[in-house]
Amino acid sequence: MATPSETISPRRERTRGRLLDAAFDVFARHGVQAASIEAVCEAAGFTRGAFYSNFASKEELFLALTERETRAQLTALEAAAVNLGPDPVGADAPIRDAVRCVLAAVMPDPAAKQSWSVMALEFELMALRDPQVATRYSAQQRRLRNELVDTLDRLMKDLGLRFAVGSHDAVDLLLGAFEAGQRTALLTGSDDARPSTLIETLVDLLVTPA
Amino acid sequence: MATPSETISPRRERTRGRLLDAAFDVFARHGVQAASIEAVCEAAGFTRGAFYSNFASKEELFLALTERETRAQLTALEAAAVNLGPDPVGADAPIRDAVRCVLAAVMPDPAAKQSWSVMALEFELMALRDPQVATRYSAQQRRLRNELVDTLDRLMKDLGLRFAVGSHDAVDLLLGAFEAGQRTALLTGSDDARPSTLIETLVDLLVTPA
DNA sequence: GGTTCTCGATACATCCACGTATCCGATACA
DNA sequence: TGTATCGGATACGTGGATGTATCGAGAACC
Repeated sequence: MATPSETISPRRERTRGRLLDAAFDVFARHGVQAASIEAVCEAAGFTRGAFYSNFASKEELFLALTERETRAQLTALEAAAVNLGPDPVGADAPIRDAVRCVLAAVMPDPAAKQSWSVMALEFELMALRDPQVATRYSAQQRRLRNELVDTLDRLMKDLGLRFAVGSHDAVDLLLGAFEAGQRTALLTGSDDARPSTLIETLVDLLVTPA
Repeated sequence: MATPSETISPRRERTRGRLLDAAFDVFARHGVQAASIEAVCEAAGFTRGAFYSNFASKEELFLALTERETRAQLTALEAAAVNLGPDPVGADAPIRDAVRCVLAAVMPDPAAKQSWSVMALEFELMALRDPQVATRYSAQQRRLRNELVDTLDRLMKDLGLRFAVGSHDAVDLLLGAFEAGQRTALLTGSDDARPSTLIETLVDLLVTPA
């Protein structure tokens, strides 16, 4: 994938990485729109000159960041799927645990959880405003969602269960409930570790014996 | 409600109204963060002087706007409830129609639909960042949501149906699915009039005969 | 009809972020 | 070790948004 013969120097690679890390932090703290390029550079220990030598604009940075995050989520998802496949979790409420596990894979770090769900919101917003960004962004999202569908399908089959609705709809509903729950949790300030009971309610509705 | 003896001159009232209208427009078009106060004033046909004589900051404007909108949505909701109460819609798929009708009441204008769902996102974001805004904003949202719960409860009772889960959870799920569907619709560019089939799928899951 | 006060307009000073053009040190390569 | 290129730093000019202090017209009130 990506441009084949376009070799990137390791030095450049590192500074790009540090800039992305810093961007994640600063975006999470101050918001994507509100965050100045300067602030990102400062957090990364660089000057604006370095930034403009690596990215053309904040949009480019934004897309590179989501690219990296989506990629990380995809690999995390695959790893989780491998772990779940052969030997399902507890026998108690296997689906709940499994779903929770899969969701945790996509959104692992509880500290980053908050930052990420807020940033995801903002990313979506940027995409909603800029059609050019929208196409790239929604492609990324689609990939992630499809992967989720596949993983859950396989998981359900392994567990001898099935969704009451199409798996695409199921995933859409799950994601919607997940995000909604997380946001209201953030708003009300309740820092529950669990992704709200809403998901589990929905899972009970969605999952039926095969 | 509000400050009792603090009389507001009719003149002031009008300019405030025009500023709010303009803010709705400009916010929808350019985004809340991106929109400059100046732009709002220009759209309203005023100068910045007028603005600062009516609002202390953009946050104040924002809160006044959401206040007005939620109020409007609440009254629309009540009106819809009255219409639905005595004589349910079609006999075909009464719940679907009813739910769609209620949702349409909360989010009526198809043209404003897009603007509003984007703005709602952005509002939530502002609230997520500013704790002071969050308390006021989430109070508004809670009011609206509770009203929705009541309306749907009454509606279901009238139709001889019931939710498979608690009505609060049901409303949360419905709202989540609604927003998620709307946003993905916006992202993919499909300008469906219907609020996506996701809602109907969910309604079928949620609603059972009493 | 005159006086007062309200409210929006005008003008000003400030600040901050942006993007670019240029420079200089370090690294790679011979 | 000498040289050329790469990549980040420095410095500059610019534009736009903010908030405030002041002014003047017109409405309200007697």
